[in-house]
Order: sequence, then structure tokens, then C-alpha cells
Amino acid sequence: MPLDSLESAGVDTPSMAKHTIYDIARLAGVSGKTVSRVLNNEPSVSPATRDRVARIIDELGYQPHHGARSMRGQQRDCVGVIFSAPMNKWPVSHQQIHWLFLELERIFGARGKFICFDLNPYTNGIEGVDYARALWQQRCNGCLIHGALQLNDKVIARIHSSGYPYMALNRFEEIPDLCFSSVDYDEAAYLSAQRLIRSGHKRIGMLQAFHDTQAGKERRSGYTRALEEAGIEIDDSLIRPVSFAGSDVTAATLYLLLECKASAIIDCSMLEDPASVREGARRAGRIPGKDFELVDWTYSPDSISLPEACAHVRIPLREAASEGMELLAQWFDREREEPFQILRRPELFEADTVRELPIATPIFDTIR
Amino acid sequence: MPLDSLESAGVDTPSMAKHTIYDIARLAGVSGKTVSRVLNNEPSVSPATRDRVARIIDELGYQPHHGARSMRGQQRDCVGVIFSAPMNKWPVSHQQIHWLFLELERIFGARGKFICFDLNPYTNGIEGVDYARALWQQRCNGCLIHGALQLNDKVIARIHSSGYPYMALNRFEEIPDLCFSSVDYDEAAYLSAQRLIRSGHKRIGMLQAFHDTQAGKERRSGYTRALEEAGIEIDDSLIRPVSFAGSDVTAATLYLLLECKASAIIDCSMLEDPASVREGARRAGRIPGKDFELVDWTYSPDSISLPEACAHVRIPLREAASEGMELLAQWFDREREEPFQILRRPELFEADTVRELPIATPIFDTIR
DNA sequence: CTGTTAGCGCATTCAC
DNA sequence: GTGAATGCGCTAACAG
Repeated sequence: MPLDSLESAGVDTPSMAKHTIYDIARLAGVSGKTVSRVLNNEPSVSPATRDRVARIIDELGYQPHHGARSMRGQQRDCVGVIFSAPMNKWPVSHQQIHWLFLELERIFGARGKFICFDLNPYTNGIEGVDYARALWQQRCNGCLIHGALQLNDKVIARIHSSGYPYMALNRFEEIPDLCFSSVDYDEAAYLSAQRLIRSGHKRIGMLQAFHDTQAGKERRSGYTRALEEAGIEIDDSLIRPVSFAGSDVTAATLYLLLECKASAIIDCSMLEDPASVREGARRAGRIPGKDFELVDWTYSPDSISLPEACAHVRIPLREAASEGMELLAQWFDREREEPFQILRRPELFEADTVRELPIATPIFDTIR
Repeated sequence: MPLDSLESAGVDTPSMAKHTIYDIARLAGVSGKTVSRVLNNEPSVSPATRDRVARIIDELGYQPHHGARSMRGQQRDCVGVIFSAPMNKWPVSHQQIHWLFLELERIFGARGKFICFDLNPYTNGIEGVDYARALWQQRCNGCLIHGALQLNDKVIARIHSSGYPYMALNRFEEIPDLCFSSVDYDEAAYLSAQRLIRSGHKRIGMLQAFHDTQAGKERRSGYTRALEEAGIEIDDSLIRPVSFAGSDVTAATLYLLLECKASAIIDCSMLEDPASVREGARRAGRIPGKDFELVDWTYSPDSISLPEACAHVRIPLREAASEGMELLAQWFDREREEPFQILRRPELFEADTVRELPIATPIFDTIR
């Protein structure tokens, strides 16, 4: 219902009728285009007109219809946040989701962006799960892809070639120029295996998270590389895929120690839970750090996951992600034109230097 | 760029050109309207035509433009999630944000809804912070308001009268028919004070969270009611507003014990952190549970926050919220027409019965 | 500095 | 069962 006078709208109780720019225009005695100019902070509106229009907009609590805007304009005001798998497959931890929120608020919120989540990654397209519905529908004008990329992922290629700003938190072999910010898991696995080889181990087990993903593949390749360099034969059964269930890690630990006769284990399960590994060891009749050696991986900058480990590997994924999100925000706002690649180096440190927490350093980084 | 043949789009590499229903229509040899009918599952399309159109839609990975749809249709496919204050004012805990996510996924994700967050509640309108931009812009078609409602809140009234489905997680005195799902904080404060009065206390301090909100006001009113019924004079200084900083709780505890000579304290700071209260007591030279009695409040169904407390009050807010979110989803999908009110009863239990966790019961509930 | 016109992609209305 | 015309609210291109 269009308004006939400003008074009928009321300053104290902004009318809930949905206004259009033409309602504003009529009240201000200008054309719709002028209202549009004010809304978009375009120049070439006289200060007096601008003020008058702005005042009416404020008083009515008018906000431009997003759908209509998105049909004409090319502004980018909404970031899609995508989980590449449903949470029951890859449970995102309390800390991680909280961290993500704070970062989104800090980086995109500060720029006035909206955040759109599609929590329904179950819609099957021809290629499997299409997790980027929000992007194709143009609800959002770019996206952040949170979570590992499965090796058979077909959606990421569409996103990559769509022209929308985006960032993944993984590399992806098939798309060398993918925009991502991540950590070199190959290197992390290489460092871990190398460390245990130096201790004289030949049967090194690995609790391998994300086995069907690029991140899992990198674990395998780094591990393999280290063993090959040392002339140790690869035994595939020593690379043990695990899910995020503690029981799975426990069972895999038991299996590696008993069936595979592993004398050392790389815990890159990312569960960051000492209890599961300990329980597996207990069932095998072994004591971690005594009967077998461990290298553990952690995302956390200020803690380790397994005190019994002889060395720890820190995976600075959140730091990489934060850095990348800043760049994504700039790309979004056309402050930079191109995609980027950030790969941070993992840091291995000995258990006896735990107090001196290392600063992670980038390996390569196409943006500097 | 419109397509001239289906082949040129390709099945394996869906074209990234943004298609319209008319592209689909041309390929299928039908009119735009028929494509629209297929998209919206309208009847009166012959099975053969429907299949042909559907197949082309799938092959192109076509998705209807959300902006265009939102201008004509009245479907509701996006829920706004609003934080009534920025996180630096009311920090949402790890657990809470995680819980919220899982619930959103479970309830709205399962229904195929998108979730839109506005993490930029700093835009000032005439009435202060307008946290419902996403709603006014019609990015979303209803919303969940997470967080306490400040007593001077003007936005909630606009939402209430807008006709959009919504739900707050608080009552709001000024709007008796507000749609909400919450817990009776007045009752919780009443039960807490009554419990300490029964132990003979006359100077009962309160660590009062949310003091400038409806939730804080309810704490005060319940407390006051209990004291008045017992004929105890109210000393305002015993009601001590606290923020979510641990140091604030510590300082307030110290103040209540030393300056105000409180002999008992109701901890409804909702910080759920025993260390802060203990530290305040320590600085006052007191030992909690020995030199003074405590009643603590907790949101958690399976733990208590202060083991030293003589009684615990459980605030089943998450249960209330879950229940309400289900109803909001139904309202959203037009399975129910009206707003609703759910108010759950807090439960006080003695420290020695901690193992028997109580089932919270509704106080009133306009939906059954 | 300001206004007019056209059209974005879709759904609604009405015609066939 | 199907299609043509119309308009949602806004902005780009053009005109004055």
C-alpha cells in the first residue's frame, strides 16, 4: 500500500508495508532513478535532494529489495559458506565452527556482507551432491568452501570456472590453478615419516584421515616419498584410513600395532583426542611412547594432542584460512582481480621443545 | 550466451553460462511457462514433456535465479538467523554456536532451506542497530532471533508486525503476543532466592547476567518477589550486573561478599565457569559452599557449573529453542498459520540429587 | 543534476 | 495441456 504522506508512515512506528523506490520518490518529489542514485551513493545528486531522500528512506526504514537488485546490478553483498560434506560425515568441532563464525564476522561482517549457508547438501544433481546451489541461484556472489575436497568432486570445477570469487581450503590436483589457502599435507606426512625413520623405524603406521580426499592423498604421497627415499618398502596395510569416530581410531591403532606389527605410528587422524589412541594401544598391550613411538598432528597453535608423542606436527590450517579469507574478501570487493594460492608449511617439532611453539611459514604463496 | 544445441552445453562439463528458463524452453521445444511448471512441480504438464524438460534442466545444471523468483513468488526458502547483539558484546560459546548449527541443519536443512546470517549488526537506523536487514531486503522470508532482547529494542516490534514468520528466544514484556520459545527466568530467580531464604539467608547476592535485557529484568523480578514474600527488605546493591568477562564475575563476587556482606549468592551469570566465582571468593577470604552458600544456574542438561553450590537451577533454553525451531519451520512451510509461545519451567534441584537429572516441564505453551 | 525507457528472469493471468 | 502477455523492483543506458 503506497503512502500518501510522510506522516501516515510515522517516524516512531515505521510502516511495515513494503515500500519501493517509487514510494520514496513520490514522497521526496523526485524520480525513482534519483532515489536509486542516493541508495547507491552515486554522485551527481545535489546535497539538498540527497538529504531529503535519505531522510525519508531512514524514516520509513526502507531497504531495497534484494531480489530486484540482484537482477540488474553486479554488486557482491553475500558470501556463501559451503560445507563440502554434511556434518554427520565430517563433524566440524565446536572450536572450528566458532572460529569460523568469528572470522566471518571479523572479515566479511565488517564489510557489511551477508553470509548464506546451504545446510542441505543432499540434493543430487547428475554429478552427485551439488553443494553450491546458493551460488547457481545467485543468492550469493561468491563462496568459501569449508572442508576437504573429495577426489571425485565435480562441483569445485564448476565453481572454479564460474567466474565467481571463491576459495577452497584444500589444493586439488585436477585443477592446478584452483584458488585455495591450505597446508601442505604431503610435506607434513613426509616430515612425520622421516622423523620416525631417523629413529630407526621401518614399520611405520599411519592413522589417515580424509582418505578419499585430496588431503588424504597428500598424506599418502608424503609418507610414501619419505619411505622410498630411505629405501623402505611400502606396505599399504600400514596406511589405515580412519573416520572421525574415536572407536575407529582405536580399532585402527590396535590393528596397526598387532596385525601390521607397526613399531611407530603417525597420528594424522586429526581427531586430536589422545584417549582413542591410548585405548587402541592398551588393547594391543602397548604403552604409547614406550612400546612404540608416535608423531601426532594438530591444528592448534597452543596445544598438542598426544603428550606421549616423540614429535608433533603443527598444521596451521586456520592461519592459512584466515589469510585466505582476507584475500577472498578483497577479491569480492574488487580490490584484487585474481584468484590466489596460499600453501603453508607444517612445522615438526620435538616433544622436548614443546614450549617453544614454532611460527608456521608459507611454502609458496602466489600473492606476495 | 544462449545455447543453440544441447550438445554444446555438454553433460560432463555443465556450461557456466547463466541460463534462463527460456534457454531450457528452446532446447526442449516448449514455452518458458512450461519450464516454470516443471520447476515448480505444477500439474498439467504431460509426463513426456515433463521428463524432457527435467532432463535438460539436470544436464545443464540449471537453477532458477533466486532474485527473479523472489520478485514474483511467495515461496519461503531462506531463514534468517539474527544475533541480537554483536559477538563481542554477547559472546556465543563454542558449544552454543555448534548446537545452533546442528539444529539448523537438522530442522531447516532437512527442509531444503538456506540460512542467511547478517553478521553486521552495526548499521544504525533511526532506532539504533537494525539487526533485521536481511528480512527487510527480503533475502530471507522469516527469521530466528538468537540472543537476549534488550529492553529498548525497537526492531523486534517491526519484525513482529511484519507478517514474516519469526521466533525470538525471549519473552518481551512490551509485546505480549510475541512469538517466542524461552525459559521462565522470573521463576528461576524466584526458586533460587526462595531456596536460600529457606536456609535462613537474608542477604542474598545475585550475579545478574543480561541486566539491560528482558531476561535480566525477569531475574530481578523473580528475586524481588521471593524476598518480598518472605518479608525481607530489598537491597538493590545485592543485585549485581555482570558481563561475560570472567574478571567481571570475580569482581562482582568479591564485591557482594565484602562490600554487601552477602551470605549467599545466586550465580545467574550464565558464564558457567566455577573459576571466576572461586577467585572472587578467594579474594574475599571465603570458601564457596563453606563460608557462604551458592545456587548456580546452568543451561546444560548433563552437568553443573559450580560443584560447591547447595542447589542447582537448570535452564532448559536449548530444549525450548529446539522445540520452537520445529514450530517455526512448520510456520515457514505454512503447515501452521499462527505464531506460538513456549515457556519452559526451570528446575531447581539439591546438590545431593545431582545424579537424578530432572526433566524440564513447560509452564505454558500455547501450541498444544 | 535529473528523468525516461527498457529489461533483468521469473510467475501469474488469461487465452487458446 | 500449453503459450503469450504482463509486471514484480530495481538499475543501466540514454536523454535532457
